Amino acid sequence: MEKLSFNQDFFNVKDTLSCGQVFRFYPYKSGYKIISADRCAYVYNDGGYAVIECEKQDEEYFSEYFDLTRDYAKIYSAAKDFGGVLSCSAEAGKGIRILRQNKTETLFSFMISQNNNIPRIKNTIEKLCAALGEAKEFCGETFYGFPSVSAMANADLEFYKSIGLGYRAEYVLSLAKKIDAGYNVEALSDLETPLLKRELLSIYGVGEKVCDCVLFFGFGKTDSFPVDTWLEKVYKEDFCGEIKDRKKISSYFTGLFKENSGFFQQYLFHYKRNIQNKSTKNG
DNA sequence: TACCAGGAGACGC
DNA sequence: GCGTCTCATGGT
Repeated sequence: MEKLSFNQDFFNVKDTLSCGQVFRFYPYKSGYKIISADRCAYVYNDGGYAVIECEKQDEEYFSEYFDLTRDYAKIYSAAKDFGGVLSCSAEAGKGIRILRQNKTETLFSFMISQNNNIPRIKNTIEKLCAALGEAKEFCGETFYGFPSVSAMANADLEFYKSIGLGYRAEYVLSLAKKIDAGYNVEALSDLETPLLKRELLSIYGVGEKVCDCVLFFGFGKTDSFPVDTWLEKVYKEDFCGEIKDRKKISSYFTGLFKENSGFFQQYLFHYKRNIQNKSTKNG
């Protein structure tokens, strides 16, 4: 087992995992176990450090996964410069990092996430992996890797309904069959953002919101700004906006935040959902 | 363009 | 318990 330690100023494990960008993580000891594709790591904050424990052969994978080479101090200070709610959000979510996730897994995960709540998304994805993924072991416990596309393509619609996907079942099966038939998601990285966006939008079950999430969390396009119910609230309540079309709200924010759009979106999502939302209800 | 079905667990009351 | 909401999309 390898142990990687980093200064925790810009690496808060809990905030990074709970800002809505990833679904396969579970409380474990004093931190979390996180599963990505078919690998697992134990991550926690301790004594001023963020620590990643993983198998030796996964060290490079998780270093990239946790985006360790990016300068988050720069992003943080850019957010602070905007003042207002963005400044508060950045302060509260200073330790949020954007994970560089597997593109195919991200595409399926966010397709499942649509009009859904996070606890349920986590449950459904877990059932999917337990049923079709490969069993592996980490720290003496079994975990399941994200299923292969062929395993997913060979499952039927009834299976997807049975794990609680609801109407999303058809989208997921359709995508699995498409990829299994030769559609290469990984190869799309070469496309420029506008072309890539148009390509992803052509997938059955992928609309603006899911597309923006996949662009950012899977393909690392930092100039995308996913607008969900929480960001719509931020827009209305904190930016006094009057536009109702989420696509236009997204354009408004990308116009304002440019290359930092995605990062700022995460600060704002985290703040609205995990902090402001709770404090207003407690007094 | 505006509405509505799909769907079920979480959450507030 | 019971109604509302949830990181929406596709179809009409």
